[in-house]
Amino acid sequence: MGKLAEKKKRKRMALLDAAYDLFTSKGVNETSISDIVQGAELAKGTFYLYFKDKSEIYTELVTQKAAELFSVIREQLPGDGNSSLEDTVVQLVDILVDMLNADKALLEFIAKNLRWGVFHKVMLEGGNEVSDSFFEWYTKLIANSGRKFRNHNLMIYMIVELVNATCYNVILYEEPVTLPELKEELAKLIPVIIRNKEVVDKAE
Amino acid sequence: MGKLAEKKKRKRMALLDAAYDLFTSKGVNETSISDIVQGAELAKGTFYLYFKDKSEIYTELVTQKAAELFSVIREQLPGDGNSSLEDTVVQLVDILVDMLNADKALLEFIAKNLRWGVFHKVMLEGGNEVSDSFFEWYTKLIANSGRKFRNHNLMIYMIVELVNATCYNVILYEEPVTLPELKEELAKLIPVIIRNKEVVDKAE
Amino acid sequence: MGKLAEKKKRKRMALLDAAYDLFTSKGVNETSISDIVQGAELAKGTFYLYFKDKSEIYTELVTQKAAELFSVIREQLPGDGNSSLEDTVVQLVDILVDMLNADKALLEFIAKNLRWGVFHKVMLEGGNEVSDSFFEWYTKLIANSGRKFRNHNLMIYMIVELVNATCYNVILYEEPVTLPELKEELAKLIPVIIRNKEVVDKAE
Amino acid sequence: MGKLAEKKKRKRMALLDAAYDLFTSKGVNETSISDIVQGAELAKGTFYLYFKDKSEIYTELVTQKAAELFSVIREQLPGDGNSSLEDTVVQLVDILVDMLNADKALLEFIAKNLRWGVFHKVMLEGGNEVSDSFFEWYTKLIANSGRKFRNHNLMIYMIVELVNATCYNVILYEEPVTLPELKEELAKLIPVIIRNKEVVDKAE
DNA sequence: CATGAATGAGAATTCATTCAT
DNA sequence: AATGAATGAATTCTCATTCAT
Repeated sequence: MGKLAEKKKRKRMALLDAAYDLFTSKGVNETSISDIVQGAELAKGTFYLYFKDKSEIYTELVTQKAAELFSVIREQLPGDGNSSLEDTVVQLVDILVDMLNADKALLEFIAKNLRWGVFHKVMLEGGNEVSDSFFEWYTKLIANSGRKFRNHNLMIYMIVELVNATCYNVILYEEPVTLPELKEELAKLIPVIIRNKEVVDKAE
Repeated sequence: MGKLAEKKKRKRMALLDAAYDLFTSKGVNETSISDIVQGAELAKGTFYLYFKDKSEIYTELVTQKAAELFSVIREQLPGDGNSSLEDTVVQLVDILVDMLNADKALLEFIAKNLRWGVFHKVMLEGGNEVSDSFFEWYTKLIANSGRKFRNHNLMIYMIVELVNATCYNVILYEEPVTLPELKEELAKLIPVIIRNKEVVDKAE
Repeated sequence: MGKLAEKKKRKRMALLDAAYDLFTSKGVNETSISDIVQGAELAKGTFYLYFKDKSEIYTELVTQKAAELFSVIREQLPGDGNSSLEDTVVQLVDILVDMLNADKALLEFIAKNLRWGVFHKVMLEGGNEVSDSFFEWYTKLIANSGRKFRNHNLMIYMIVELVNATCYNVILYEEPVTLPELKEELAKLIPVIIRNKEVVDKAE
Repeated sequence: MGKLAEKKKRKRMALLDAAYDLFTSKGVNETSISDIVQGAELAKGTFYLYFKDKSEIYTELVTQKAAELFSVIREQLPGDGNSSLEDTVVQLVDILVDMLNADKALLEFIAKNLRWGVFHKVMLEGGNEVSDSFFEWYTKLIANSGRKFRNHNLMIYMIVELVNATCYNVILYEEPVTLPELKEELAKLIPVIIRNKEVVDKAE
């Protein structure tokens, strides 16, 4: 709350913003520290007061952007307990894909970099408020469904990777199909993935 | 057959080999032209006799390695007409995953770069013997099944991206599941993807 | 006045000086940026802090040296209003030729590069103090003569090019005549050029 | 006349032609040996069978082109003995300027490089048929005029340099005057230069 | 004679990082 | 804390020249 602390935060943000703009427009490798500080309208040396090197600001950005994305998605998801687990996940994916379609720079940035390793770290391991609450939300979602699943992680892993991997080309190049076609396909596959993992009571 | 032509081919190969080793061990961006020619034991200028720049040798490598991979897979696939389409594709994926598991450098190289755009270009558009014959093989496979499908491309797209995206972490880090578990999951999902696209006779 | 600003000026000067020495001794094309920074005892990268490339430092040098030259000449010219226009210009040329004779590196540098385009830019278009005052001086000179001329520019153009073109070989190789002989010839021709352009009153 | 000798001559010519095209279009420094042999459709090594290096082919070209130019001019000059020396030289300059105006690549090449040193060498010292006959022609011209001159060389030197120096900018940029205006001016000055050098009999 | 593959020195330029102010 | 001038290693790419075929 101190003026100085706030000033520092603003500079940090300026650096992150400038870096994101440059990373998404020119590419990470083509962006130099010089470019970033210039974009942030700060002096070159100042960069090193906030980040160790380019990879540090990069990692922070991937994490931050992914967290932001899922935070927005959760807000948009209807929280009523009426939908089935399958419907909820399909809806989530629908919102996600629409958001990426609306912000192609974000798609490019996320899709290229959000391998499972990062996703896992951000979303499931927690460590910051956003991801902690995502993890909680996800756990509750499964619990509330009243159903049992083997290997939660594989379930979400397959879904995340499938969505991430398939929407990239479709959104950017409409290749090999259009986005509505892909969504339809995903809406069919996701329930299968979920049901595959369900532990069915023998009594049934 | 000329001695000179053979010498040239050998140098070209030396450059490609050196580049592949470096790309997979240090990463593409961390590899300089100097590194490559040093690895190939050639003079710096010689590189430019064979390739325009790093991106050219890189693209050629991705294409070549992908082509090699699929060429080997087809050889290993039993050609008997007894398996169903689903079984054949599942088998193919099985062999592919095993190969990537056995050659992690190749996995790293392929998985990072074999987005649909490249795959499509190499495998479906043809232009070189390997991909031409893969395309033929794939067309024949569908024809021989005696079944009809909407949107071949979406079918193979989903499968390729799903396999590519999911096996990366599993093979490299055994995360979030082991490879056998992933294979099992894929063996369940792939038939669903295929059947999703099948056009069923109304008579049925 | 700041220490830093002064330091920067000194480095800039060091680069210009080193470049001039090298350009005049080895030739422009044979001089590399490496040579220049080495001569200035600076690091290679420092060059690019002050100049975009070799052509920029080169252009600046031509401009600067030409401006310096004319600045010195004007100081040496007697400012009394007693000489005729012809005498003043002949005197100017005399001083100019003597200066070039005394500094052959300068002659070589100027003569090769001071085509009309550059001369015009430096001396007549202005943009820096030196050239502004030269232009003023030249305008005043004509005005004070009380005479009228068609096409000032052609007049000075012919004189500049004639002097520049003829003194090069004479000074450097004493070919095809000696310098005093050339001066005598110029002293005869210049008044003719001037009178050629004069507008004579019909009343005469 | 041998087939082989002729073949060699043709290759030599191809190199000279290619070099001239490149020198005038891209500039001498920007032209590499590679460019030249490529233009001549010969192998790289072949260049060195005909010329030591770039400067050798360059010098030969300047000489050759200047000789060609003057050879054409002499053909176009009316050989009748009726014109005065002044008129003949003015006419010569007129033809020369028109030729350079018609072939700007030639102007650029000649004007940039034909300092007195080269002109003298080509035109007055002789060494090849063309220049020998130019020298003869020039000597005869003066002899036939029946007049006597001090310092032939200074006379032609002043004229050559004046014309060369002044027509460059005028032809290429119409600056600072148009070509007809320059020609008019030269037609006035040249006779003055000639008469300046004439030795007048006291008896007259 | 002619070729053109190979060489490797050297040129221009960039950039992460340091450090005096 | 912040600045930005300075550094020099590293990179890409060019090119004259050689020499085996």
